[in-house]
Amino acid sequence: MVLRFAPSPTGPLHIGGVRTALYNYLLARQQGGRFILRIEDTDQTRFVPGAEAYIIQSLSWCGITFDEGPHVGGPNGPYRQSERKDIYAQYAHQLVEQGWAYYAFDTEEELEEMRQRFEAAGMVSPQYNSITRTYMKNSLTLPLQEVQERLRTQPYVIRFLMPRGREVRFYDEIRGWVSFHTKELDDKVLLKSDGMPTYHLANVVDDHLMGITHVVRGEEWLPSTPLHVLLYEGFGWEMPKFAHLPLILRPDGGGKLSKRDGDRLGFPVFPLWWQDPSSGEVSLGYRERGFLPEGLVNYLALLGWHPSGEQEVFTMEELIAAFDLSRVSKAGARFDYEKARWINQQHLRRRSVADLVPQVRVLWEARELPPISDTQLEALIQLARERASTLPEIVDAVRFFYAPPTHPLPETLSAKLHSPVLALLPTFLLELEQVSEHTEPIVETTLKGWARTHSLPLGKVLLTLRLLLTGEESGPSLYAILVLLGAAEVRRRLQIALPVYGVSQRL
RNA sequence: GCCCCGUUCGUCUAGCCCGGUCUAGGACACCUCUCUUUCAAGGAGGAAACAGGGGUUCGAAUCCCCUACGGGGUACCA
Repeated sequence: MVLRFAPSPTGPLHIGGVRTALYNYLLARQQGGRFILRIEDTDQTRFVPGAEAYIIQSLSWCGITFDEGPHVGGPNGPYRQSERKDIYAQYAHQLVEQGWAYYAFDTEEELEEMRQRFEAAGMVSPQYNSITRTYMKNSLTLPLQEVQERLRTQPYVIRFLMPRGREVRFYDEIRGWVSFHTKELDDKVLLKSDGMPTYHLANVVDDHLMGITHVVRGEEWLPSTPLHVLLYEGFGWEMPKFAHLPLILRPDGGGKLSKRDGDRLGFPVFPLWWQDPSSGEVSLGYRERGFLPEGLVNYLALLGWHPSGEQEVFTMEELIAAFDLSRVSKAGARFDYEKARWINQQHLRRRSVADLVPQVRVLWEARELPPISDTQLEALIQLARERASTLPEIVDAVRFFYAPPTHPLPETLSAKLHSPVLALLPTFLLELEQVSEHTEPIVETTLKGWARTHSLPLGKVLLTLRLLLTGEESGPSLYAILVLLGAAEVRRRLQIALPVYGVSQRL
């Protein structure tokens, strides 16, 4: 089994592309096959510098690796279509010789004129086909001598000669039998006037030359598959199996997911950070938004595919074992960021705390928070992880640690302070400082004991203390907060806070 | 317009190929209760769908047809 992922380097790879690559990868690894990266850069006008490197880095971050490709080499190279130009020209001419294609000399203006003429005559979207081609300048209509003259002196394209009156049937591994009639198809350009092939030619030639056995690609290719089938026939090559994946749709409204939807709805559509080279505009990716690669991969795997059981959280290894093309859905799938977050949360919990330390540290330092030891960071992560779906949320959840509140608190919060607790708090501080060992159980016992001796309701005690220390009314366990802050810091914060609320007793 | 593909809870989907076991299952989100100092997390429960219409059949979410709706394609873009 040989599979490939064949993106075009016209910009950053978006998550739809990541999913296509993932499904191909899963299949290749499951079957012990090979996985090839091929860069389809045949449109020179749309080339975006950096896009190829971005694609490789993104997939690598996701854990998707290739056996062959421009970055790793291999026996079937080169892996950039722009470097294979001569190969395609040779095959295109072969098709002409065998009567499957022809030369066309029409200029852009002539093409446009033809379209307008036929539109005026009532055709909705005129194509270059068995009817219109007879009115155009090509090797089918021009005398042989003129054709040879033009071939020598002017630019030309090679068009596929769409046969008449045929039904093209092919089996799609996801959709079953699909058929098209050739009368609906046009004479697609195979070789452009700049000598580069179009997608259709390059794709078929490369898939054959590279020994691709399964073509797994997006549904947008379904309508051009009959052309590809005919090309295989023209060349006399064995066809690969085809599987067309459902598209990823926008969370609301209609159409497929686009970068704009992400910007508008507040979620990333790219795996990694990307800066548009022409506009300079920066887009954050899933990595920057604090997703774990296995979280993104797991969610994407589930968008359009469903395992036979009810398991939803998968590692890459498990996905490789469970994936099955026949269980891929036919209908487009709406993107759901909430579910992606949930899946990521599941993976966040499966990681060991020690594993997360370096990643959280990066965020910690990026926010220019005070220096912190690994041990302390581990304790904070332990505490925050349960209430976070992404990495940055871990840092957010321990604000109390690095961002002392400013007093007085906003009215809505200060109203919740309990005066009797306020007044007696200095005595608790003394008790806390007497504690032999600062661990959660001991601190908890101390605080509860203190509340009992002073007949203070525990709920009020905890809320008041939490508000004074953190400025928030909810968050991690207050006992854990007390331990992490340490008696000295608790004293410091209370010394600042208490006087503000009228407790003047010296501390 | 035309061609192709599709259509089960708000969303991702199971079930459909091989009609009865489907009073349609799971998950996210939502609601309620529970645990808890709080917020999460956890536990328990709830609300929520076979697009519509015709067939075929003793029986249809499952098979057939039509309609509607959605998506894709219709470039010297991929």
